Amino acid sequence: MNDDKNMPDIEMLFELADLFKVFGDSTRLRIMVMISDSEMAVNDIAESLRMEQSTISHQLRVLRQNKLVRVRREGKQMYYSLDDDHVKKIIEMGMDHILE
Amino acid sequence: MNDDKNMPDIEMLFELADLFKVFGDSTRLRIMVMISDSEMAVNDIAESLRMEQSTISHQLRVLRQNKLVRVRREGKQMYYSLDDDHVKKIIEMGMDHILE
DNA sequence: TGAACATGTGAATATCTGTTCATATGTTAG
DNA sequence: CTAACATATGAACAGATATTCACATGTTCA
Repeated sequence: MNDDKNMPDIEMLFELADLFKVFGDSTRLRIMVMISDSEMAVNDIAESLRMEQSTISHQLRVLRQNKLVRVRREGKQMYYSLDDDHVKKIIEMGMDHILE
Repeated sequence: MNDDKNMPDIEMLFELADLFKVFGDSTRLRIMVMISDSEMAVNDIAESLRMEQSTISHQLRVLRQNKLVRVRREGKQMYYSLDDDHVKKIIEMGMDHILE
């Protein structure tokens, strides 16, 4: 009765799941929130979250690969910021659901 | 310089990550999309997705626990539907990001 | 160039998570 | 009550994933 017609391409749903997977980790989420107002360098993020620089770097890569953050080099430091207002909105939507 | 003040409670970010985690699985996402227009019984969902009834049932439990779906009993069958328009909106936001 | 600093990355590991199988629970019809 | 059906659930297993450690890469400055 109800098959896969009239609904988002199945491939797209896999992509979508992958996108949400990125949001589904608290470290990445904390990073995103942290850099949502102003860009930050890797070490500063690590210190703020009291986590290994390496951990942050790994997660920033994931965020980069998913085009959720922008990077800018300034001397030795890499400054990360949110790529998009979409990202903020997705997070806000999620908040709304929790706060209902 | 940048500490945890002025940003969402850290506890809330963990909750939020948990919420997105739920969206971050293609099976659950497919279920949600599938029941977004009209409620469906467990077996019908399983057949549509060509997956074990057990798998669907397990995932429906996750969706229930996160208050993303509603259930209604009719005889032997349990009819599931999306709980909220929030849910749809979160999915749409994600789509937007992918389609940009 | 070389030392000091900032970031990136591969390998290893421990934990988490989705699926399956087998079975339990719950409902209806006879 | 019993058989047949629909759904739920626990245990087990395989695959995915986050973190750490050790080190590589890249940049600045003296």
